This record gives sequence, structure tokens and C-alpha cells, in this order.
Amino acid sequence: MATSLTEFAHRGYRGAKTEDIAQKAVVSKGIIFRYYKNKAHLYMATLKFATDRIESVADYSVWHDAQDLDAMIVNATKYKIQLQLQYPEEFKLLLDAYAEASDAPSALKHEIAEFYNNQTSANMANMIDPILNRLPIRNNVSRKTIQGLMLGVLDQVGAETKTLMQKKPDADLTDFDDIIENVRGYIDVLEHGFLKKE
Amino acid sequence: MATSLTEFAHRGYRGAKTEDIAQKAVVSKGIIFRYYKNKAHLYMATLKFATDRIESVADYSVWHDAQDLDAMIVNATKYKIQLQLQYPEEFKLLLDAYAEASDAPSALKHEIAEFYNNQTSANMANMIDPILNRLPIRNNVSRKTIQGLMLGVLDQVGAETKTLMQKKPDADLTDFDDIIENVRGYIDVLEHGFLKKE
Amino acid sequence: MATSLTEFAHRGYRGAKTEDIAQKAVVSKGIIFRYYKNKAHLYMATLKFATDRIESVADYSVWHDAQDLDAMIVNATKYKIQLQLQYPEEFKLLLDAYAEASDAPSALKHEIAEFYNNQTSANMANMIDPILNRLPIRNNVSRKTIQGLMLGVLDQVGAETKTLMQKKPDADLTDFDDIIENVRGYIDVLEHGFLKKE
Amino acid sequence: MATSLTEFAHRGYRGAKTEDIAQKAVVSKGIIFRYYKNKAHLYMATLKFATDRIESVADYSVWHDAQDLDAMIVNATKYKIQLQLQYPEEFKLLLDAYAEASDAPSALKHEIAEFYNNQTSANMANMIDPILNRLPIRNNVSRKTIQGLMLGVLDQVGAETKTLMQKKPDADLTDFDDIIENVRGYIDVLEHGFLKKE
DNA sequence: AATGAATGAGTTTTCATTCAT
DNA sequence: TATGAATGAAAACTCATTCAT
Repeated sequence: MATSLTEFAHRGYRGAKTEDIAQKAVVSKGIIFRYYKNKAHLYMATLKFATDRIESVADYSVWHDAQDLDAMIVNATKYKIQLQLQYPEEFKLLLDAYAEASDAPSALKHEIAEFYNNQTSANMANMIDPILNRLPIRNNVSRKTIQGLMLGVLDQVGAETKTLMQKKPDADLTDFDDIIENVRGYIDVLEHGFLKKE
Repeated sequence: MATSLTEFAHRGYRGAKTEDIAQKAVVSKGIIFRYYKNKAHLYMATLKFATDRIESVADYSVWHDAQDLDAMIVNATKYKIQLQLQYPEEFKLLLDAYAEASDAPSALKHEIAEFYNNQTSANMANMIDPILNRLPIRNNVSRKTIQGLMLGVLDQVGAETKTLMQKKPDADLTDFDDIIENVRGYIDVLEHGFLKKE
Repeated sequence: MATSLTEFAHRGYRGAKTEDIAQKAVVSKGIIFRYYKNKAHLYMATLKFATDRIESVADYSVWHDAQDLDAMIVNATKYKIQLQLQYPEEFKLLLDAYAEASDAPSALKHEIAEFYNNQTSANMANMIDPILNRLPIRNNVSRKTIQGLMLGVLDQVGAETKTLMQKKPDADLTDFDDIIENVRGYIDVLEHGFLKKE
Repeated sequence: MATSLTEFAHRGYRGAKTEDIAQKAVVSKGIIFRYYKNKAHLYMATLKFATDRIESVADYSVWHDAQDLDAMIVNATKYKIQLQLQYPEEFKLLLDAYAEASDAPSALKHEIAEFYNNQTSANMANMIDPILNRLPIRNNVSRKTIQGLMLGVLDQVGAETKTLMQKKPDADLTDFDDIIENVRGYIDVLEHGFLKKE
């Protein structure tokens, strides 16, 4: 599974060769087909393996426990970066899966969709609503707007992370301090933007 | 080229078959190899075709001519959506190319990078700086922060667009009115966030 | 290898089809490419197979053990004919290889050259010198001249052999008695020509 | 024709591409097929072109005019070397043709056979018989033996010539003086071998 | 008559999948 | 259960030959 993940993530479904996967995993090709029936099944199993892995370590308490927006976003950003650093292949596989697995069975599609949803509006709502409830929101500013902006911030952090990782492939968490600082700036502006002035 | 673009965009490099491309383009396989030497060259030529096409119609005046942030972002958003609607295959191809063309010659990589750059920080700075110069920015808010937030807004719009297009593949501009409305909300919050209160 | 040898020998590099080789060898095309990477490698392997085969059976004692020129040349001729009858495809392949393998790697060229050298001046010198040392050579006759004439005799025998084999493809050793008789005549004349008269 | 000759001689029937022949001859592919119907016909025409060229310049008087064996063979050798230097491609094409044109029409085969015959026993007999008639031949030495030995000498000269040309591709006639000297040695030995001692 | 773009049958090559051991 | 040699359908690629211009 680990080898399969690496190969599919780096080369895509068609680019990954069963021969290579077997060789790098130090097993025979035959055994792969005994356990996974065919390449498509192997791919799906790998997809599931990746989502399970991320799901098993994902710790949403970083969201729930935060007392204010700044803390929440900073923690969440740190956490997401850490996750992406720790599981870059899982992320890449799942990000590509949507496009590649257009003819995958619906069970798989569900799993993939799940992964995506964790980064979308609905999920964001759950996370930040409790905090927003405690804050005085300026008139004319909808929850949806704030959620969109927060997602935008996360997208932007994702982009900045990607850029940094391309420049410095073996980065560790401290290399991301600048990005965390940027996030603080974003949140500060957002709060000024949607909170009532007293 | 048009057929090649469609096939590569929909099926990826390996999924696209030269036979199919030839057949759909109503030409013979042979002539493809006469002009493009091999599949890899055909892919690169298609990439160039896509970037050229987008570059040839891209009209950056929507950015320069705007008098305020709201107008600029709204126009730019409309324009980008329109472009993406008009050239969905070009966008898809180029978005995937980054991952697929890991062993492409550097000349091609340059082209792809170019396409990506048009959606990054450096470009954003050029666009919005003239407008920011005319506005009273709150202390403690850096240009970089504002640029990052703007990019976040664009990313978010991109995501919302993608989602909408998946739900409604044959959408037209009017279907995107809600998204435009969202953008207005985002900008309003941002401006409240980084402008000095009088 | 055996089938490959036959096909390449009869049809040349380009005329031999991998499909045919596979079919006649009662194996699949695929397995050929697994073992030999591509057609060029298969050809080289076949070349090596042919040289090895001939080298492995070549018994140069027929040269060394002879006590006089007549015995040596007659034995050698018989032996060479026998070899060529036994390995006609190997001979044909290697004879053609020199022309075909103009872009072969130098390792291969070495092998081919080796095969050719066994039929040249340097080799001939080694073989007949011990015998010539025991004979009274007429003044004005150089070793080189005698070697050249011996090679000429061998060339001529080769030509006569080829002609006979074309007329009678399934000839056996006894069919070559006339040629052996010719050789005796040649040697007789040569000896009269270069030995001192007592 | 000249280009065709060069290409076929260097690459063989299958290795020569009509595209290349056309390009190097600075004509269109189309015109080749108009004049020669197909590749096989082009090949045959080229073969005929080569034999005609050699036949048109071949001057057999060098054989007939000689008064003694030494003069004859030396002249003939010089002449043959000159011919081979002047028409290396024609020689190569015709030498290969025998193997390649196994399915050529019989008319062609006749032409090729003709070329070969000029270098065989029957032809040799015509050439040297008049001279031998004037010489006292030792008992027990047959005409056939002498012819065979003379052919052997010519073969050997051919081999020496080939070797020299490979070492020194742009050799001229004077570079072959050593070979001519060798020939003198060969003939001297042969004459001593088959003439009656007085 | 001359051109060279276009064709497609024919070859080489790849790779998921099977199966004897 | 595990192996990896063997298979052959499917893809890439070549090139003699045709044909519109």
C-alpha cells in the first residue's frame, strides 16, 4: 500500500506500472493481483488507504478548542501544514483522484468527496460558527461571506505552503513561521473587516 | 490541435490515444507523427497551443482600468470566469500539466510556469498597487497582507466556480451572479479591514 | 536464439520480424522484449550467440597437429567446410553483420572483428609458421608471400564451397571431395613454388 | 540513380528510405514513384545502373594484351583496384544484391550473375588460357588448378584492398603499391610451382 | 510533369493479467 | 500462498505509396 501510494501519487493512475510497484514493494506482481484483483482495485484500495491514514490522524480538536478566531486559524493552519508535510503523497493522490477516477465506482467517489468536503464551506461553517456566535458581527456581513473569506485564507495558505515546499523540499515546521505570520495578518484584517467597531 | 487539446484535457497524457486524436480530428495517425515527431512532442505542442490561445485573448485592461478595488475585483472575477467558461479545456490541460510534465523540457516548463504566475503574488502586486496607493491603509497592515488576501479571494472564487461548473456543466455567465455577489461581500469586508476609519 | 539466428541470417536485420521470430520460436512477442529490451539488442545477442557457438566448437588442433603443409591445409579445409556446413546460418549472419552493424556498440564490433580475424593474415602466420620453420624456403620468397597465398587458397576454397552449396543446398562432406582434391593441387603447386629444389 | 545507388549501397534495400533518397537527390518522392513504379523497381533500376556503369568502363584489354602472367596479373590487379576505388558503391551494391534480391525477377538475377561471373573460374579460363598455351606446364598440374590459384590470388588481393581501404578511406592508386608488390611475389611462387624446370 | 501532404497497413514496443511451478 | 515467466491485446511509431494541387 505504501509503495502503491507513492507510485500512484507521483505518476498518476496510468503512469504507475504494476511491475514497478511490485518491485519497489519487494513482492511479486502475482501477489498484487491475488489480493487486489486488478489495477483499478489496487488504485481504489490505495485511495482508501490514503483517506484512512489522514482520517486516523486528523485531530479536529484544534478547531473546536480554540477560543478566538486568531488562535483557531493559526492552530488550524499549523496543523494543516503539518499534515501536508507528513502526508504529501496522500494529499497529492487524493487531489488528483477526483480527475482520474471519473469512472470509479460510487463508493470510492463518496470517499473522495468526503476528503474534499473537509476543505469546503460546509465544514468551515461547523468549525467557526461557535466562535462567530460569541462575536459582534457588523451588519450587512453574512456568515457565508466570512466562511468564504476564511476558506480563501486557507486556500492562500495552501498555495504559499506549496510554493515554499517547492523551493525547499525538505522544509520543517519552523520554515513555515513566515506563513503563520501572514495568516495572523490576514485574520487581523478580516476581523477588522467584519466586527462591529465599538 | 483542437482535438488534441480536448483529448489530453479530458484523459490526461497517457489516457489520450493518438489513434483517437487522429480519428476525431479526421486525419491519419501518420500525419500526426510527421508533424509532431512523437506523442510527447504532440503534448508539448498542445500545451503551447493552449497557453497561446489564452494569452492571445487575455485582456488585462480589466485590471488596469478599474478605479476602485470593488470594481477591479468584480471585473477581474467576471473576466476570469468568462475565460474559464470559454476555454475550460485549456484551463484543465494547463492545470494538470504541472503534475504531468515533470519530465518536460525546460522550455515547456517555462510556459507552464508563466501561466501559473498570472495567478500569483507578483502579478497581483502589479495589479492592485496603483489602487492601494490612492487609499488610506490602516497602520500595521502590510501590502503583502492585502495581496495575500486578494489572492485568497481569487482562489476562493476559483473554487466556487469549479464547484458550480461541476454541478451545472453548461452554465453561462448569469449563473455566476451569486459568486459575483459573494466577491462583493468579500471585498467589502476586506476594505473595512484594512482601511483607516475616518 | 536459434530461431532468431535463422531469421536474421535469412532475412537480415530489417527483414526479420519480431512477430515471426516469436511465432517460429513458439513464444510470445512480449517475452522477447522482456529479455532483449528491443530488436537491436536481440540482434546483438544473436550475433554473440553465433560467435560463441562457433568459438565453442572451433578446434584449432587441426592446424597445430599437422606435420606438413598438405596435411594441414587439407585438414583445415575439411574442417572449415564442415563448420560452414554445420553452422551455415552462423556464418551468414556474421558475414552480413559487418555491413549491417555499422552502428552497433563497440563491444559487438569487437566480437565481429574477432570472427573476421580468424580468417586473416595474422592468424594464418601463427598456424603455418611452425611448419615453414622446418622447410627449406627458396631465396626471394618471403613469409608474407606464402601467408598471402595460403589465405588466397582458403578464400578460393570458400568461394568453391559457396558455389557448390548453392547448387546443392543439402550437400554433405563427401560432396566436397572434389574441392579437397583441388586444394591438394593448389598446395602441390605452392610447395613447388616456394621450396628450394634439391 | 546516383543517390539511389549511394543509399542502397550504404543501407541495404530495407534500410534505404525513399524519403531520404528523394531528399538527397533534391527531387520529390512523388516523381520517384512516377518513374520507377515502386521501391523494388527503383532498386532493380539502380542495380542495372551500377552494372552498366561498371560494364561501360570495364576494359578487358588489360587481360588480353598481356604477354606473360606477371604482366597480366599485375595489370589486372591494378585495374581492378582502380575500378573498385572509382566505383566502391557499385561494387558494394552488387556484392550485397545477391543476398538481398532473392525474390527479384529473373532478368535481374541474370544481370547480377553476370557481374559475379566476371570474377569466376569460367572467365578466368578465357583470360589466362592464351598465355598458358605458350608456357611449359609441369606434369600433374591441371589447368583448373592454375585457374583456381589465380582466382585465389585475386581474392586475396581483394581482401588486402578492402583492408587497406578501411584503414585509409581516401587512398589513391599509389597507396596500393605494396599490394602490387605482393602480387608479384604470389605470381613468382606460382610460376615456380607450375612451370617445368628446364 | 512535379510536389509533398496525407494515408494506413505493417512493425515495434508496452504492460495488465494469467498461470505453471 | 507466493513467484515471475509468459501472454497478447492495445498503443506507439514507420514508411511505401497515393493523390489533390
